[in-house]
Amino acid sequence: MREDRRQLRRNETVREILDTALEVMAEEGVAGLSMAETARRMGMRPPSLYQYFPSKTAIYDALFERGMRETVGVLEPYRAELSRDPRGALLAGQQATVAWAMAHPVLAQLLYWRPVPGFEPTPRAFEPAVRQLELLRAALRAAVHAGQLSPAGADEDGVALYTSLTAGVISQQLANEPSAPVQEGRFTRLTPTAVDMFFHFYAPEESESDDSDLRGRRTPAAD
Amino acid sequence: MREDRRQLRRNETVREILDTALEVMAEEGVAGLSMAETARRMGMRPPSLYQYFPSKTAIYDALFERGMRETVGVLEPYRAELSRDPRGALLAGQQATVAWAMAHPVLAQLLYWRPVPGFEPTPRAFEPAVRQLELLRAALRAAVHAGQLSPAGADEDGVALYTSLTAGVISQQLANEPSAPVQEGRFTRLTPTAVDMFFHFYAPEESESDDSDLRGRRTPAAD
DNA sequence: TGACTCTCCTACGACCATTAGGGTTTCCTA
DNA sequence: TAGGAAACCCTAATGGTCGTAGGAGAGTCA
Repeated sequence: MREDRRQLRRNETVREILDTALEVMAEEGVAGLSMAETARRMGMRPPSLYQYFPSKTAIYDALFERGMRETVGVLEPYRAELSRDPRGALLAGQQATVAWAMAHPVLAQLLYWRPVPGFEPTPRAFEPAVRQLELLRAALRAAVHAGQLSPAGADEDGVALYTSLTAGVISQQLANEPSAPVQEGRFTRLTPTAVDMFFHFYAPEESESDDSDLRGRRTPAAD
Repeated sequence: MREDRRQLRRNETVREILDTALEVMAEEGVAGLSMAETARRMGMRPPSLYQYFPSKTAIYDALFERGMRETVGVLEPYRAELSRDPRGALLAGQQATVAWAMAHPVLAQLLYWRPVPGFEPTPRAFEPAVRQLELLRAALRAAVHAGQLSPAGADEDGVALYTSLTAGVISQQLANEPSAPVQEGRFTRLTPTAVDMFFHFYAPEESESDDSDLRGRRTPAAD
């Protein structure tokens, strides 16, 4: 309990730096982050920031990790649902992910694009992304197990295709209509349709229950 | 024929500036373009560039327009095919687009992402994009007309979903595996699968010809 | 109280985009 | 062929950036 107080204060400052950096990026663009401006808003001189981060890249990395953690955290509530209705859980998770991305466009750009010249996330910052991918794979496998998806839907290609759908919807919305509400966005509102499309394509081989009315109005609790 | 010679030389220089800027961006990242570095590589002093472009943003805009023109031009060869086999033409066009994007990652990032803080394309630079969208819409309508696609596949949502597929595959590949060959890229190699998925989802209502073997090995001349 | 550490500072070097204004080359015209 | 204008490229300077070096003052411990 000796230097807890100092450490506490330090962590507090680190958090404040990241928050302020996010603010700056929200106004100036992701690649427009400025150490000087960040410091200025905190009532500091720019060099003082280097007590907390060795470089601007390190700030990007910390923000990347924070974004990854948040975006994985968003999926947490739907893990329970996985055992009962994997497809429903996947749709809910997808909508939550898209909604989070539109609510945090700066972090989303950092995660889904590669907008900053010198920056590539360190393995440490990337680790949550690996977990997220494993979570998705598990969810798809659960859907296979539940007879909602053909086995091919959970193999490497299926996973890649699913993530492409996610990235595509988010990318298009961010690039073309960044400030539209999720429900109204020309692309984000198609999230349930995209999930339908995926499940329709990877429908199980022999099935007499739900194979004919898939094109219709799915996604009951979507809007 | 008065100032043709001067004008010619001037256009030549403009082209050289854009080419050099592309080189710089390829090395330093899209947002890492530097007027000074560009000038240096041309054996010029930085201020001289302002004889040709009023600002760095103007260079981005010119490159955006060039990229748009190129990416639309890539589709030109497949317009003829549209009347015979719209679906085949769409697939071929999609593969050509993805291949172009991977061959020109810098321009692709400029088109599909929004990596440069102050920059948004002017309407003039954006005009080819409008034409491209109309071309896609026409192609999808042709597929509807040919009985390869349900009408819903060519309406606003269908078009948006299709572009999301394109953007998704390209984004994921650029962000995660930028230097992989198109045929091997974890995402780009799924281009035919993605098109299949789209057509499968928007399959025409009543059809006795090709509805059962869609999941199988489509895309004959793909790899 | 003395020593140590943490935090913030000023000063600096090297880069950047952009503007102002001057000299030289190139080309057209009289 | 000579004059003149336009095009082109330059130097110099402003005000911004990231990042380093090194010093001053405050908080914390023995």
